[in-house]
Amino acid sequence: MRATKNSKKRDAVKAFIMETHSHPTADEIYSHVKCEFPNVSLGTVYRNLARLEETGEIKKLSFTTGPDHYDGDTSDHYHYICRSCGRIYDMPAEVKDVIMKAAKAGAPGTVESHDLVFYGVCRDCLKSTGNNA
Amino acid sequence: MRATKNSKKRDAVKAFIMETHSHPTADEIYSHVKCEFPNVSLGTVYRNLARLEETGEIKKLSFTTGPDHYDGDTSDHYHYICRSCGRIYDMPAEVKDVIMKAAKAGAPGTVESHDLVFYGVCRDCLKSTGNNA
DNA sequence: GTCCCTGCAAATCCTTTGCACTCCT
DNA sequence: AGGAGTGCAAAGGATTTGCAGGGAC
Repeated sequence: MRATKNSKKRDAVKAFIMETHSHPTADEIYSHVKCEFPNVSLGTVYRNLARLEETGEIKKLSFTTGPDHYDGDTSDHYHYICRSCGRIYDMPAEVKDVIMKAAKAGAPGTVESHDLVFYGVCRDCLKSTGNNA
Repeated sequence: MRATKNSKKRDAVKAFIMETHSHPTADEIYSHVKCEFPNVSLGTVYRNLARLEETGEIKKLSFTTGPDHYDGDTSDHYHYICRSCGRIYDMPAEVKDVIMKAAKAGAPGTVESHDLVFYGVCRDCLKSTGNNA
């Protein structure tokens, strides 16, 4: 395992992901960290995100469209994506037990993790206009 | 809605996705269609994949790494990805009812669809070497 | 003939990487 | 000093797009 030195930039990246619940993209994280460290580079953000994901401190979320998002909440939970506004919401992990049981029955090998993603239109979007932007 | 004309290329793209169970990538589809139509272009494959997905004839699968895959089986089922060999397996949809019930309870809006993806190491890989390629 | 479909190549988007330099220990 | 961290910019992979020509109706 490679030695890890202190890094203000990495701390800033992690701090932002931890404090926000917005599941930011690399670019959003970059913009934010840039306020505190105007000379930070996007490459550094990506490198630190990769490192933080490796160590399990954050989770990377990939969807069918657009860039990856990052989540500082590594506890069991799922995600809901509004296909109108694109916002990502957290969903409780209630179904985890059932899913793992089903996995044991049907999986062609070991199951180490899984992702459950819901797609729909959130109440805010249904309420505000009734149409999809 | 735009009119749709007959297209040999699109038929070939669709036929291949329908007949294979390998969840091919755009590039794999391109390679295959190129056998029958040597002058087909990758852009055309992507355009036709997008069209077929729009009409619901096929499904696009995105994962945390690598290119998108396409699935001709649009029935309810989930996917298992071996993180050793990268193969994608189908998993039965047994848990769908539970998931939809949980979704109704916890979702911040309507739920129109969802994706459940499992990650692990398949038996083939566990068996053959015990290590990850 | 009209409009869709296609080939080609350039462009775009997102992400990774090489290299030289800086900072931490 | 020595190696990890960084900025910058170029490279990279995947996908999309503009445009002109070809094909279906």
